[in-house]
Amino acid sequence: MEQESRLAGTVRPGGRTARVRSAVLEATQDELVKHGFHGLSMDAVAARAGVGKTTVYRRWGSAAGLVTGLMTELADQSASHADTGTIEGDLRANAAGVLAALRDERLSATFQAVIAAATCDEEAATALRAFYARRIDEWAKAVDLAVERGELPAGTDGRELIRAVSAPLYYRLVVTREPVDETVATLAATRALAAARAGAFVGEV
Amino acid sequence: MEQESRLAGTVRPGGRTARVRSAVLEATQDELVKHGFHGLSMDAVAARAGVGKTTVYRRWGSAAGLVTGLMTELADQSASHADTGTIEGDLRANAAGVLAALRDERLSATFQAVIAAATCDEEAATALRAFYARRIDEWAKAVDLAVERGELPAGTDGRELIRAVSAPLYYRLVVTREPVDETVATLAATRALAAARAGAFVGEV
DNA sequence: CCCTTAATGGGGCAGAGGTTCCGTTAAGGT
DNA sequence: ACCTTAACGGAACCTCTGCCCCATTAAGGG
Repeated sequence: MEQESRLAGTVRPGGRTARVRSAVLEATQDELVKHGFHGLSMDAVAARAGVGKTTVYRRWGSAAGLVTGLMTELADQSASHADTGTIEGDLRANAAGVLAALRDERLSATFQAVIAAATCDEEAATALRAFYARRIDEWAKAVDLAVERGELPAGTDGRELIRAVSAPLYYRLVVTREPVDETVATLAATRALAAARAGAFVGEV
Repeated sequence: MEQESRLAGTVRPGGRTARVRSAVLEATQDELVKHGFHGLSMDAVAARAGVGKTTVYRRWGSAAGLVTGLMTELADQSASHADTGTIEGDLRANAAGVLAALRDERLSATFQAVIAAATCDEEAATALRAFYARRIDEWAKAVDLAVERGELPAGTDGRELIRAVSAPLYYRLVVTREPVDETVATLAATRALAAARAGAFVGEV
């Protein structure tokens, strides 16, 4: 009759519980930087966080659960879109933000871990989708404003344009594993914008 | 004095050895489709291939070694670029080829596994880089021909243009985990081409 | 300040997965 | 056809991860 006790950490989330949470997530990132997702063990995370491994298991369940937790946390911290006054400035700001994230070794390791986890864990995949859906929706607003200002053709698909700016950066990082630097970021923004001005992002579907 | 015995399978590669190799690689793909890279065990692969797990361990060494072997095999099978007569046709053919690969569940699982493996294994990362470097170089020739025909501005960076066509597809598959279909493929080619015609791929670096 | 109980942590067990040993099979040369 | 030995396969070994039991600690409400 009694419902299963809900997830640990939800009834008394203050003090110790909060400290354990941040210690574990920090430790997870450190381990990811060192060994990647494939080498992530609950044991090592618990030891590094100075926490009992029982606790890690109980609250996160698995390695995939840990990186899903990290991704969920990042989703809550995601910043709002830039508003530099021109769509070129905004897209460059977007590209620069992605670049900064991918160059930060802890963030980069986290993204790559979630990507790896998502290939075999549905919750991780859902967290990934949610993170990017939110981020893309947020930045698409900058495109909508540019359309209103008359900088871009009416009907330009903001979400697709934002995807087009990020895609080359992630493609290089994750797929071809080529270096990702300022030049790549700037060119990504420039090229996406050129296509948008040519009307290639009008006429969705 | 005697050099370490070189990798098993190189001295007598015919008959049994070749059969074992293909059985194991086939089994690896099957397992990847089912469980992803994180769930790939040498044990399960050996059992499915009908081979002793000692053999799998000796020849491939680890799960990362297995997927690296798969990627190397794919690199040797990569097809040459299309030549439809127009750059638009060639880029669409390229996008369609990528789409077909990403929609094939065994190929898709293999790519995603190598991507996951590359985050913590240098050999897998090298195999990935080699595969895409080869593929991109091959297809860049189609762009060079288009430039010669006068279809695209002189100085257009063929490798970058080819990357720009693939990037949105991989981005959706791997990063945002959104669906990848014919529309996405066609749009990727169209948009990259629009930017190229606007000269956004001229002036490398 | 005290009480209830959510949440943690140590210790320990079971089982999966990787590693090694050594006998058996068959590739490839003569 | 025969011989050498590369390569394979069965089975035991062993580490390490995942999971549970129960005593201990400290949130958070009164």
